[in-house]
Amino acid sequence: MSQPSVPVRTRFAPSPTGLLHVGGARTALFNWIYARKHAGTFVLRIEDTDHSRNTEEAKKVITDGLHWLGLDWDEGPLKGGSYGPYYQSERTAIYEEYLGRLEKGGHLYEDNGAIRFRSPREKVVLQDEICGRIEFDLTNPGTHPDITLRRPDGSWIFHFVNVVDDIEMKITHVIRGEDHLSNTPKHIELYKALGAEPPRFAHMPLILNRDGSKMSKRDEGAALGTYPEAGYAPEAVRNYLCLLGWSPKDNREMISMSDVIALFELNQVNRRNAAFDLAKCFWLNGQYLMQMDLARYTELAIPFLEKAGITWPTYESLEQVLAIVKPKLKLLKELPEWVAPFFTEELSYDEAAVAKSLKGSDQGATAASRLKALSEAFKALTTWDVASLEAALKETAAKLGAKTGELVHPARVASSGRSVGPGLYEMLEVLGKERTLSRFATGEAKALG
RNA sequence: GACCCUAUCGUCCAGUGGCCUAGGACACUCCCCUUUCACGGGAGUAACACGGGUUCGAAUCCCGUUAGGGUCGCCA
Repeated sequence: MSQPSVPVRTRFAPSPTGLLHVGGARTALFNWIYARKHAGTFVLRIEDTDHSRNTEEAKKVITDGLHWLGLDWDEGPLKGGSYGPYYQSERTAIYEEYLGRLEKGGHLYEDNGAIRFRSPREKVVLQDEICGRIEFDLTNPGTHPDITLRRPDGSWIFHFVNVVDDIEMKITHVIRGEDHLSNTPKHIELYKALGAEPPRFAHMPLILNRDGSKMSKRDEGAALGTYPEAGYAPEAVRNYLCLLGWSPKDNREMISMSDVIALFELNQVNRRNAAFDLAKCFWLNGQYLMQMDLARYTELAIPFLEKAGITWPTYESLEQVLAIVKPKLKLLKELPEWVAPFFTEELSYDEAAVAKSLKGSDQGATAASRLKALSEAFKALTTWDVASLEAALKETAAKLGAKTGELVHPARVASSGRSVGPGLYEMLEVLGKERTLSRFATGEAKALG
């Protein structure tokens, strides 16, 4: 790895549109990774030159999204820094000054009240960190018109303020989407006219839909804000995003951020557009959830349970339940229905499950008698744990000449109201003897009724 | 239309001239495990866009075609 001699400074410069696109999130992620790798600085700058709508809320979408992904910025909104302000709307004086410089250099002219930059009309060579060497021929004004810097009403155009801010904020590496690739030679002309050394550029491929079409805001998975509420763990989404256009090259799918930071190189980033595959993100989420330590899992779970109105007596009791439920689901959103049976006295029964496992088609009496036998066996237990529950159930099954499953299914439905759930013995252990027996009694009545 | 980028299984990646009858993962199908649902294990379907070169040898290099994407705003 070649260590840059100047301290690395990268930036993420979104405009507050009201949502953070996954493509933008990945751009932020790669900028963050690169800065962390080189012990550099990651700057967040809000490009709000042209927005009148709900900006506070829209800015919050960005900062919330980055926070959620764990991408902490070193300078920017809510944080400050010595190159601020970090909102373009507050940097007018700086832009005026830079415009003055261009004016003095004779680079500007007025066009119907707007201010334009007179291109030097040369060939511009870009040595892109990802795309390699690209030569642009800007000699023809017909195909490459002069860019506008400022509108007649005094507001600023993206190309100009973007370049000025990158100069002012001493950005060394501009890592952004490939949609800016064709704009880059114009930006380079601006740097030169301002007597500034252009930064290194790295243009990342875009993220498209599965069918190759452009991913618009409304496509599933496009807005980062939908992930937290759907029950994705930020570490899983972050991991998935790393794998979109980059690879650790050893066939790993799950990779820690510290490993990504250690292995990441800009010139290893793919040049090909990537299609977004929510199914893989979903799978990765399941992997993360399964392997996550209980404390972290509980932390992520609590908001979902609170939102569903579920309450629990103690943190320990909650952890007990989450521990047996944790290996089962892939989306935190599903948690309430799995957890509810443990923290409610009024069980809601799944009718289909009751019909199938308790009433059966013509074996209602059988299910009831089995539950009764099981209740008696359990009542006699002096220790209430997975091992003794399993032993007692199997013993009872043998006595009745029934298959294990023929006791398990009624027991499951009677104790939880559902046909799916954690392992039966784990579930009963956590439920406790008293509640188990009373639910069995209710189950018996239901089977007969 | 002009300019720019790209082109390996349906999808994400590996592959940087011989180790490739192309590897991993997701998804899908089947089997095993199993008290449900998951997990896990095993097997399978499935790709170098096409055409020319270069080379003893090409998925890998070059050219062309085709296809996809991007840019060409007084949007960012």
